[in-house]
Amino acid sequence: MSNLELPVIGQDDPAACCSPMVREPLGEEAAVDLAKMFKALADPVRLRLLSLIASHEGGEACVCDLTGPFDVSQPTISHHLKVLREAGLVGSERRGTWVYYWVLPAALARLSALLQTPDTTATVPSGGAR
Amino acid sequence: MSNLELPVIGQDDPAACCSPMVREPLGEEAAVDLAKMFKALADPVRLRLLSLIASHEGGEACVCDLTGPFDVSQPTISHHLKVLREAGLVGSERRGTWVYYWVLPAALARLSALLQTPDTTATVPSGGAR
DNA sequence: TCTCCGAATAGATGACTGTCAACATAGACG
DNA sequence: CGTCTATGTTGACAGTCATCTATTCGGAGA
Repeated sequence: MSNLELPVIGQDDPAACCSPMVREPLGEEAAVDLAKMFKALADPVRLRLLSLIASHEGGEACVCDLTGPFDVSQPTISHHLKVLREAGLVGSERRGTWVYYWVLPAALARLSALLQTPDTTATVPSGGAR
Repeated sequence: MSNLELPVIGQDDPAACCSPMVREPLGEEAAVDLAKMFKALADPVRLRLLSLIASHEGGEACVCDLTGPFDVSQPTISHHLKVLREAGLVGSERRGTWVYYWVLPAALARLSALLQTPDTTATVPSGGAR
């Protein structure tokens, strides 16, 4: 019957989070949800923040470590961290004077799996350039 | 004449494009470049468009196949396709009356690799200790 | 308690984005 | 050649975003 094979992914199916988008069309709700996460990544400062946090010693970094490498003000960094946090990409905790941030690997893994192509490991951009 | 036909992305370091961001901090230029691609993905309509194209029979789809499932007008679809094309995520070609779009797997693979976490792939060779 | 410092919030502003209606263009078919 | 259909482009408008300055909050230490 109709509930057998849904042509869309999304909904409450746990597999919805991990199936590559090249396999089957994305559902509307899933697309809205995923777009929020990609939107959080769609800023150079946030991308660098995320990689700075992830690659920092111990897998976490305090804000004081993050404001230095950027040309923007501290409130702006704080704002970007809030965006990353609300997108579910990082976690944070206050420990005494400083606030520490760390990456939530599951969220990155979900997006990574979504973008995976069947021939990721076999395909090289050859001649396709037009 | 450019003998080297490698589509260089970002810097001259080939590893800059494919190394997971959790390994080492992203450079500023690479972050700007990558943010453009994520920005192209940061819209529900474009995400669904991409998955529709990728999962379509033959790996490509004409615009006439893409305007149906959405509530937005055809010019808006055309606009989103242009964004995806300029981000280097899809290619397009006119064949008679219709224009066909297809996904460029290398671009998706690049982003997928960037988001990969050590936990995601249990195939971390030896560099786990940090 | 008072003061200092790290971090978050509030409000404002300029820039960008998504969307549509209207128009332009490219090819097919009589 | 003329017309119809399928796409792309332009211009305009509303909404959102990134960034700043000024202020507030939370904890540490004298």
